[in-house]
Amino acid sequence: MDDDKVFKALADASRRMLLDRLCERNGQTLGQLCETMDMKRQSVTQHLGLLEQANLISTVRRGREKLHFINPVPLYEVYARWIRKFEEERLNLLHDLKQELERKQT
Amino acid sequence: MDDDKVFKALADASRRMLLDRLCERNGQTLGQLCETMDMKRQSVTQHLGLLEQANLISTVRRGREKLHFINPVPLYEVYARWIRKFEEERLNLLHDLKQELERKQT
DNA sequence: CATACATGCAGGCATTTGCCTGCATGTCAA
DNA sequence: TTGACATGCAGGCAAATGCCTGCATGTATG
Repeated sequence: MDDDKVFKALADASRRMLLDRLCERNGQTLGQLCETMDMKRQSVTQHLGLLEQANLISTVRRGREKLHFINPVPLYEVYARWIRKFEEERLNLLHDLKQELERKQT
Repeated sequence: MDDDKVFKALADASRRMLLDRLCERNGQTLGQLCETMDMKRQSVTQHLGLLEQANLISTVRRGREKLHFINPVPLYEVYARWIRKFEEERLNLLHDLKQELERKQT
């Protein structure tokens, strides 16, 4: 997985909205997704392109249409790499803070 | 929580590296963090500023030094809002895909 | 075939981003 | 107090980003 592409893809509100739309109803076409997005079709295409490069969505052509499907795997990997890790450290944080504050002040 | 600030803060490799450094050793000063970052101090300051605005780190002044501590809460909220949600949908995705493909092709 | 429809591709442009340099402020220690 | 150290703040600049317009390609349907 390319961490950077995933995070950069998620860093835009329009792209997160597209993921939400696909979560509500998976497998939508570009045209369908455009209906709920307040921008031109070509801009939506660019956003979907970044999401696809980050492997957050997969596409299937059906005739002249292109269907878009969410791929949750990169999100899970982000969780495993970045979130669960910090969760494990959570209990140590207050201890670290207390220790550090006391280190040079006593 | 401000979703957008958190995602934008995480969208930069340098800022993710800073979080990693703080995960290894919490409560470091700006100067300490600069030692492992290949850029000027002022740039590191900017990155830390964005992380702090996203509430991903908290700071404490100790004399002329400024200590930086990770705050894992926004990460957990990202997980709850964006990752766990899609995880729950995970099992439905293949079903949706199959259904959509069959919808107009039969 | 001819037309309409769904999408692809290229280029322009204003804004944001990330890094820099230069200087100012605040704090410790002799 | 004075000099050294840690950080804060402002402005410049090249690159990346996000949105647009215009046109090209491919596909279904009469």
